[in-house]
Amino acid sequence: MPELPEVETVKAAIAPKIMHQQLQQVKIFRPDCRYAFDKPAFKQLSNYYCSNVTRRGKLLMISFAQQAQQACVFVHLGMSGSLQLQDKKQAMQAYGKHDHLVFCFDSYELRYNDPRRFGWVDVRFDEHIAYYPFLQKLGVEPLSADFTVAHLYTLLQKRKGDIKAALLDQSLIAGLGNIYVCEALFMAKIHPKSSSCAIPKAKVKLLHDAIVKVLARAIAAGGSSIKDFKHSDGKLGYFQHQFQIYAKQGDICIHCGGNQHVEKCIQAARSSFYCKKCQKLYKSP
DNA sequence: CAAAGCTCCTGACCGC
DNA sequence: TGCGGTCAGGAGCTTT
Repeated sequence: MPELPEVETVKAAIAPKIMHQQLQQVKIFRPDCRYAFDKPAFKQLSNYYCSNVTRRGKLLMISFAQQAQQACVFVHLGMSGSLQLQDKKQAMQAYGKHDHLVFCFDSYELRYNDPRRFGWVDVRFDEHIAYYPFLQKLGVEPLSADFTVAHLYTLLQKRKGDIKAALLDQSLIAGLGNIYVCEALFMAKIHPKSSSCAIPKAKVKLLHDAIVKVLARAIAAGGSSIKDFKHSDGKLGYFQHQFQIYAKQGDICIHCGGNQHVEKCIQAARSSFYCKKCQKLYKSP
């Protein structure tokens, strides 16, 4: 599933290709993804130049400019969304069943594909860009200097619920999804059912470091896969990572070995994977 | 306001 | 081979 590292990888892959390219047109094949596409707004984008590609949490932002005017396309890949880059100089694949929206640039086509339609693509112009509602709700960027141990500790002290749910909450930390939350909690040896506010500060430091390390490693792994994506199906957004705990139920724990098996439970309507022996449960009194 | 529960969607997978 | 059932999850909404 596309979480922060996958979106960062997509950003790195498409940015050098579409930067400074002029957008000829936007093709909309399916009017109703998660939210209906604003057809007139996308039509207005014609002739704009791509000026930047950035990321905030799991949200990909493609900036455009046309003389003094600005525009920004927001892409959220949801669960099954992906972006596919087609080089116009080479034979292009036929449009697929789930290609919902296509950006036609001078030399490339950027196709938004999403079988489950949990994602969305939206556009805003000029002064409305900074006030995009989804952006307003996002919490701290975990790979920025603002994400400190003190900041994380303060956030967690205010929460009474499970640490798992807190880390998934995009208004606290932007970009973590189910997989990397499982991995970070395993690395920090914290049980996913621990109460956020009961985790001691020394342990919060381990969690902070685990979050940064897990994300950085995944980005490094995705980045190295970029070289190969053209040899596969050209799809951007999905890369195989080596998980230590996610989806490993029944396996032997790689930390403690022996006969301690990885267990699974459901939290916040999502699967959690953990080792009962390694990951300590902190509960408020 | 926090937190829990439900909903959207369809491809992949499993058992028979 | 086919068919029905189950599972996967991000974010928004509703309820408590």
